[in-house]
Amino acid sequence: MTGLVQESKKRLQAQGGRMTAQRYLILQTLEELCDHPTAEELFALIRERDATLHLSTVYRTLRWLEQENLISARVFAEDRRQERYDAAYPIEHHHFVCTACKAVIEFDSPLMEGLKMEFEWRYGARVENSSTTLYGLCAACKDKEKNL
Amino acid sequence: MTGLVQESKKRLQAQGGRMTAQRYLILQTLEELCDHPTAEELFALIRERDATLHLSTVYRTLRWLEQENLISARVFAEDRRQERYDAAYPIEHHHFVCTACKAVIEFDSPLMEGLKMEFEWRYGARVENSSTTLYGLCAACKDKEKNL
DNA sequence: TTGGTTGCAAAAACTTTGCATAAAT
DNA sequence: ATTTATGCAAAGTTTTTGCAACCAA
Repeated sequence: MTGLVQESKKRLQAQGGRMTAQRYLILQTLEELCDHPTAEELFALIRERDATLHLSTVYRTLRWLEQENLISARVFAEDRRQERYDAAYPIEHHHFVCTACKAVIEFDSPLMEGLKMEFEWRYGARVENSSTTLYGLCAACKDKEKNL
Repeated sequence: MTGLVQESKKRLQAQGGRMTAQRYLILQTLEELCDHPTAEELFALIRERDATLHLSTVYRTLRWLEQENLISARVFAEDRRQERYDAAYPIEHHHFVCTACKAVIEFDSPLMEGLKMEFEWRYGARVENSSTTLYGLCAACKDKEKNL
């Protein structure tokens, strides 16, 4: 898959949407960012380049992207209320959040597929999606703790 | 571990707290409920028995319980913003949410332990906690879909 | 030119907080 | 008698929406 900007352009075209300067900035920023920003964080970042951008536009774009399955939103236990957006493409992956430094590590594991299959088998259900978040101390913070 | 009411009573005693009628109702309802209610849902339910109860009291009690590790809160992707409270004791377990009928099934699997260990090993981290939610169709809704 | 988009302001949705009063110990 | 907890109202936080002006196609 190509970048977020390219893909969005294509889809906008297909559905009679428009590539505005604002959308472009949001998409670009999201694409560059190797992070899981909240809407506010994203907004603050882009604001430096376009002082007229409005927060509601950020939200609207984020929702559109989510609906298009180009990003996904999740709430980490840390920040109770704010959603964080996953710039990455929707190749299913999961997250580890360091409770000390707040770093987020993305990961995937075949065990997750196993988990889904096991559930389907045990409950006769169909699992279409999954989201797991691990919480703990990253390597660096774990070491720091040891040297107290 | 004993029930939520008993355990709470014990802890309140230990820390100079008080078992009020409101708390009692909330705890009892939470204990009986095999569900993952939102604060509002819980409130509505108890309201039938005590018309004077205030929503803020529900929130306060819920927060206290969470702090005491007697319940845990999570946001399912379904209802964007509301937290759902896990009446169950904090034996780690995970959730499946049916995207059709919204039923929630709790489950656990040794694979989750494996996942955590694998992550620790790969990243040198320490995993203390985890939360996974599976989304899909429960057996009943899967069947219903087939008969369309 | 036209219909999708934006900025703005206002509302909505959810949760928390300050304070006077009520109630548990 | 104390001191914690409650009800109430008001504020806080995060996200959504209606609408006139604007701008990409």
